[in-house]
Amino acid sequence: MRRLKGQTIESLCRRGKYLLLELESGQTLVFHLRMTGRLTRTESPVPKSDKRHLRLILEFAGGSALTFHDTRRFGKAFILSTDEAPAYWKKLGPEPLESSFNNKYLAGVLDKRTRPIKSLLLDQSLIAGIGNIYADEALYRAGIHPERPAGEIGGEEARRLAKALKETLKKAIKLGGSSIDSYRDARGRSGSFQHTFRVHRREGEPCPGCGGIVKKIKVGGRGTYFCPACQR
DNA sequence: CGTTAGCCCTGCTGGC
DNA sequence: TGCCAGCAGGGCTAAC
Repeated sequence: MRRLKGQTIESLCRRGKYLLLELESGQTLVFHLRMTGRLTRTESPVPKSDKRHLRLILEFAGGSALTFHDTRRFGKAFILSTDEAPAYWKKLGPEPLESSFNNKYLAGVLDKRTRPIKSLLLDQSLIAGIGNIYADEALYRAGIHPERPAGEIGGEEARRLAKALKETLKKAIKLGGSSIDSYRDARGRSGSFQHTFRVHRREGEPCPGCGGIVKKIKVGGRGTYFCPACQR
C-alpha cells in the first residue's frame, strides 16, 4: 500500500460487492468488506479507541483519513494494475440493476442448470452482487422455493424472479443496506433494510403474506429462510 | 464444464 | 451464572 503515497483518488465506483477507488496512476484500490468489513471516513490521526480490528489507514492531505476495520478478517483490500483490472472484472456476471441483466439473460442462465436456484443466485460469475440476505428476500418476493432446480424455472416465474431481484436491491439501497451485525456506511450510520425482512432471519415467525411459519434450512451451506406455503 | 464440500476467521448465541 | 460448541457467510480451491 506504500505505492499509494502521493496519489490522487480520481473516482469511486462499485462492481458487484467490490468497492473501487480509481487512482490517477490507472491503478485501482479495491475493497471487499465481506461480512464484517467497515470503511469509515474519519480524522487523522485515528483515535486510539478506533484501533481494535483496524486493518488499514489511508491518510489524506488535509487531515482526514479512511480506515478499514474488519473483526473477522474475511475482508480484502488490494491493488489492481491497469493490466490486471479487465481480466479481474470479467469474472463477474452482470449487475442486476443494469440493462444487460434482463429477462432473456436470466432465462439463459437458468436453462439446463441443476443447482438449487438459491445457490445460482449467489454465484457472482453469473449475477454480481446478490448476497445471502437478498437471495432469500428476492425468492420470497418471487414466490419460488430456494431448493428448486434452476433449470425448471422459466417463463413467467423467471420474469418474476428478475423483477424481484431488481426490486429487492433497489429497496435495500434506498434503506441504506442491512445492519444485522456490523455493517455501517462511511459516516458510521446503520442501514434499515433489516427491519423490512420478510423471511430472512425470521425462523419460526409468521410469514407476512399467509401467516404460516417461516422455515430455516441449509442450501449450499448457507442459512436459508423461506415460507413453505408461499414459495413453491 | 457444472457442481459441491470444505476452509478461512472471530465474536456472539444458545443450550446445559 | 458460567462455559463452550456451533453458527454466521463470500469467495476460493480441490475434488468428482
